[in-house]
Amino acid sequence: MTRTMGVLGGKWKLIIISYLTQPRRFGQLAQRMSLISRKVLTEQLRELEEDGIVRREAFAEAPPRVEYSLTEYGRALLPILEQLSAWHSAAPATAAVQ
Amino acid sequence: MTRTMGVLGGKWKLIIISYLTQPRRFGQLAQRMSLISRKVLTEQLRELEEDGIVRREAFAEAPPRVEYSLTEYGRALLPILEQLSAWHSAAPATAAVQ
DNA sequence: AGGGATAGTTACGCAGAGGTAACCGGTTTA
DNA sequence: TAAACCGGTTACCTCTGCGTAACTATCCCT
Repeated sequence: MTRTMGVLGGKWKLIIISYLTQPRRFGQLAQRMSLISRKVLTEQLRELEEDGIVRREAFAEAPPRVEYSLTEYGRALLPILEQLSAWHSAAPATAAVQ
Repeated sequence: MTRTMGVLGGKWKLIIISYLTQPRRFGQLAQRMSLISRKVLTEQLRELEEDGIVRREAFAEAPPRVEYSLTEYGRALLPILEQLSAWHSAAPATAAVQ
């Protein structure tokens, strides 16, 4: 568990992953997650890539195009994240009020 | 997803929850998670309590006894955490090498 | 009377996570 | 010729998460 948190620890990582249900360009990600700065978005994507969760594909075009997608391993996280979301939206009233 | 991260964001919270498969006293938790300071442990437990995930029961004894346990809502997280652990231990070789 | 056990709280300080703003390089478009 | 597009990178600064250490209250035991 502690190690799992090491890989998914950044407060943005699970959010980034949940946006990668399909391949997306860097600009698309930055636009949809306007709360995260470009710098941090780049950093987290690099780390996810190192951990084998995300695949980065750069096309030698102009203007540049870079697509991010989930690896097999990363895709395996999606159903778990859905369960997490479902869990959270099922919060009992006493907690939801807070 | 963003909100879910708000609730489970602290890097210790999921770890704390995974230790609460059964009711535990504060001292037990502090002992098992020696890497987390007592101060932060208290803070995170309070937040988990506010979010309806953890129940805190203080006994009017001396020396004081306080037991923490998961609510129904919190207990529903356990199977999901197990899946997360399983996912991580199934990391492909390319990622595991890093 | 003094010490130990439990479950904290408080004050203080630091490191690192994250934000902001400016800049870059190659190519197309006006 | 200049500007726009895209995907960054870099320097700098701020803020917050977390750690350490000291302190507290209550009761029991010696």
